[in-house]
Amino acid sequence: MKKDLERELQEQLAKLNEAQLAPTIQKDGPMIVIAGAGSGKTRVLTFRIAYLMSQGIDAFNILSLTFTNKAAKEMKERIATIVGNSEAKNLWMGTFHSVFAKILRMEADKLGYPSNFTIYDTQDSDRLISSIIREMGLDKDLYKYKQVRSRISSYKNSLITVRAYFQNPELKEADAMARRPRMGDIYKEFVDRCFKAGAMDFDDLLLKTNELLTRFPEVLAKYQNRFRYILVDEYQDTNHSQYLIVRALSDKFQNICVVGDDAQSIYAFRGANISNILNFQNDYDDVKEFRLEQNYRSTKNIVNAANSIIDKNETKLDKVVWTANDEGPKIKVNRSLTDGDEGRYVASTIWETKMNEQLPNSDFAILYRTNAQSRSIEDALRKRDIPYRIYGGLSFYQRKEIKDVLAYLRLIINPADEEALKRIINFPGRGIGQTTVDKLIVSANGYKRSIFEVMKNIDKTDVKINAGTKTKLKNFVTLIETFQVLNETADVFELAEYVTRTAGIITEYKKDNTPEGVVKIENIEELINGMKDFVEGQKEIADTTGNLAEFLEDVALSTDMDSDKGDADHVALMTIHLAKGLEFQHVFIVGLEEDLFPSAMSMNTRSELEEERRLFYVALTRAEKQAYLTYALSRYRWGKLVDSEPSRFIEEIDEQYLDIVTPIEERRFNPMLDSKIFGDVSENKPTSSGKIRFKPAKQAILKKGGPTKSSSDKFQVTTPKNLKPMAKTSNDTNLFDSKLAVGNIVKHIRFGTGEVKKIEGTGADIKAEISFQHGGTKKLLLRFAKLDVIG
DNA sequence: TCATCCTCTGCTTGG
DNA sequence: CAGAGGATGA
Repeated sequence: MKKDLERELQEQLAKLNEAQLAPTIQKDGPMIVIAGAGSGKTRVLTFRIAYLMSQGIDAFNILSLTFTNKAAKEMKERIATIVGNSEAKNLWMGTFHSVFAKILRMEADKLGYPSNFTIYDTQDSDRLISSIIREMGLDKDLYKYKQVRSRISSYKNSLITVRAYFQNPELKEADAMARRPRMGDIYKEFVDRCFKAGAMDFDDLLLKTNELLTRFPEVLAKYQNRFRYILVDEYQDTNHSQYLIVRALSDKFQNICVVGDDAQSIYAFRGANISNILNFQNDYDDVKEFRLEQNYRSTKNIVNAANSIIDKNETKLDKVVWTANDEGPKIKVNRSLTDGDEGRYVASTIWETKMNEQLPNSDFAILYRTNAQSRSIEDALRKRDIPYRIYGGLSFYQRKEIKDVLAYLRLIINPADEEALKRIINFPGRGIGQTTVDKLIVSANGYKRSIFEVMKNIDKTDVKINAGTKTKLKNFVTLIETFQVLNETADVFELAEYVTRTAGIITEYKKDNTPEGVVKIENIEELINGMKDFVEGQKEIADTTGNLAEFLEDVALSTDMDSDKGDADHVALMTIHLAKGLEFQHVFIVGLEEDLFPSAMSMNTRSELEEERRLFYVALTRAEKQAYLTYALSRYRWGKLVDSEPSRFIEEIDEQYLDIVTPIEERRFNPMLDSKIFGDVSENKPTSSGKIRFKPAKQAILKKGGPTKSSSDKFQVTTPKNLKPMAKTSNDTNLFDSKLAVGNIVKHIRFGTGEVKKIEGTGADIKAEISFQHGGTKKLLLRFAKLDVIG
């Protein structure tokens, strides 16, 4: 057995290059691996764990912290192929949040928490904070719940407890200066209420772990002895709270291996501290440092272009990422007129590339800065029947109907869970309104009990509620108690099925015959089916019981990336943040516009801008073979069409790696329309006042447009004077009519010849329905369609 | 006191 | 555009 392991491992290790092998077989002591993008750090981590096990280290003594649960699962599977399934199973692997949530459940009583504590998601926290602000009678315009939440979050991530807060005059001062003098009081109330509700938010999972390890030396010793070897992936994205946990746990044996890339640190907004990786050497004695600088993923063009961007950052470690791969094609830069046009460019490029190179959909990814950008891309992909999947965004478990069902389940195992209770006490409607709930909250706070307890003992309290409402409350309590009894014997699946039927959730949604209502019922069914899978999955794993608490924890900590339904071949759509660690042959980075990427909210300081730049670096280095950068000259934001300028990041790339594609759409334009649009953008009017620009990026980019006439030329030559002032509002219908009429025979660059059947819409939205000889009838926006009238 | 309709405000990024 | 909160009617 042992022999096999060694032979297998030797075979695998032989595949590593020298730089990768060194850290892989560095068994003891503190070490850091600075791993450039695509340099094979996952392999190093995976094989290092296998190596440790081959050296006789018990899997139980290895803790590996990854960035997503999916990454953990994949690594575990890979290790299992080397060391065998039964051994690999004992490894502690997962995200900080999921690993320490499990530990906290085991040790919860020490901190005064129930072991089946609830994990509040962001929405729960937001609602609780809003509710506290309202209860305290504070001005909700001054105390915006999201700002308050992020402030509290940053306290927690810096280990500033409520007590520490009040002991620190500077913090109080800072909040008072920000015209939020009651910040500390809100913080205190929030923490108290969470505690009373038996709930932890995401930050608490780390904060409470720290509390556990500091307050209880015997607990610390236990886990120090347990986790003799600790590996941390994506170390550049750890925050202070995580940093302290790692330090504490590794303090005794100092067998700590951190892997990361400072150039890919993109989570400062949630407290990640890039100095954790920059200063690792100072934290331990005798740190061995390794560097992986050879990129195996991308072409020379991509690697070099990425380097040329990251060079612009001041804060970074010296590191030269290089590749022996082919030169590869240049990065294509495409300008579109609108976001819709951008989507069509992406979709048609994918379509053509797929055809020409016979590639599966999964070779393509479309990355964007914000989730809201997915819509225009989706529309275009759908029109071309390109299968896609959106990662992130509103995840399944965040849908209202799902959260409602989950709230019932949460309340069953933890009746103190205030947010779950408020969610469902009147859903489906049972005549218990806001006023009643408010009274209950006041009373619960007064008695220092949970709302549910107050409801249970409503007759013994002094709550002023009329008899009718009291009966309704009692009925609700009885309902939940019935479920609790059932939970003793039934599994999650049976329970959920019973609850959704008995509580009237299904009936409630059945009333709603709209398509949305039908979808909601389908979602609930999917949830319940998922529970069945969960129950069966858990039965196979001996050490877990498949109970409700575990299911809810899985749900609370699962991300969209974890639940890859595997199967279908699709194009991936996601934010750049989610794309970290992934790779694709063809990568489209869309929406490269000032104020969008870099985000308008992240360019006020140098460090914010540097993080945006690192984000761009991450995006670009996802591409193996071909990268595309796209931007639009105008885009719908907040339902309004807004002008935009090309992102400074395009300009920052050394031009030799770029292939500036001037879209055919623009060259072939009806000259009148063409001038109209270019007239609009080439006017150098300030898009948003007072914004500091490094350079007038637009000018340079347009010039790069190459041999086609510059936009201002076109403007000069062809624009009738009277069109200029109208450029913004485009109500000028006849502008388009003059060129095209029903019955015209037209030629489309891709669809071929066809006859115009109908013209509809006004202004810039004029569409023509054209029946093509091959390829059926299509509706095309005249603004974009490449049509030549031939008859 | 509840439900509904309507207006208002805010879109980074995520575990 | 969409969710939350306020005003209004039952």
